[in-house]
Amino acid sequence: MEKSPALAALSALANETRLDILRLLVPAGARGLAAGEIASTLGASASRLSFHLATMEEAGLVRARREGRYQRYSVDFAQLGGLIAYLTNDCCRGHPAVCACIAEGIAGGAGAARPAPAIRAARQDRER
Amino acid sequence: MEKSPALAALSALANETRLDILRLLVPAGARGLAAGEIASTLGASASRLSFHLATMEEAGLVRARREGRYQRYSVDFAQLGGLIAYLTNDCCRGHPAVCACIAEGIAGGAGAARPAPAIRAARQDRER
DNA sequence: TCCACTATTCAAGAGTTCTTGAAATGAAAC
DNA sequence: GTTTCATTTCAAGAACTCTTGAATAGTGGA
Repeated sequence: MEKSPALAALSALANETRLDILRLLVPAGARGLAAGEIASTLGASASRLSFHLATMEEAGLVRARREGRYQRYSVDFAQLGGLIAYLTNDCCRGHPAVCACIAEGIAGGAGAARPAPAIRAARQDRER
Repeated sequence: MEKSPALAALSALANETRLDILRLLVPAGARGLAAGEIASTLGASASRLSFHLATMEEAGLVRARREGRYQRYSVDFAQLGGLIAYLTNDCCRGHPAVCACIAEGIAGGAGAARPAPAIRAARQDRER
């Protein structure tokens, strides 16, 4: 990822409502959620949600797709992964301390029920 | 990392000048750089730099330490790693697609000369 | 066709962030 | 002690972001 889209993605995430939207959309996977479902879950007005979803779509973090009278939004996982890769790699140049912290956080087990391959490998490496 | 410091860190990174500061400070490691060095490298005024460095320090991304008449700033790698771990793990719940993208970016070799253990492990996992 | 439903756009206003240059602070050198 | 250098603080203004509510635009069902 280049600097400018990374900056757009960071700006898009630097907002509580939008971070909440992301956290809601991630478990919804490729199917995503309708704008209205997101709005009611977060207790936000339709126009407010629309504003934030447009910001996230502009930044490439989510995609919209019409399904009947619903507009479904889903996370663009490639873009999200690209942002994290940019931070880890291009920005922090794979600094050992940063990578150790990532592995640490993963081993702490805050989130994933079934960690992805890269995560499992990192954990094994740490425990060796 | 909790949501609120993560949000502060994301806001701190969501600005071109501050992203430039980070990219400058990362290779400088623990020693860091004096405020004036950063300012002259980026071609920004002292007061402007001071504003952005204060924002980053507030967010926990950098630390300041006086050395004679110079104020040296260095990256808090633990905090930075914590942010990336938050995004990867707590926020994206270790989603396979996201992790694959991170590994992809790393394998592309944009940055690190000597990848950290977690990174090496991820790469090996991918190539298996 | 008309109505109900879902979502976006628009304009106004409040709030926040960023930049600028001048003044103040802090630390070393003379 | 005065001067010089490095940095921060302050106040003002410009620019941007966010929220609100009303108006508009699509879509499907009666």
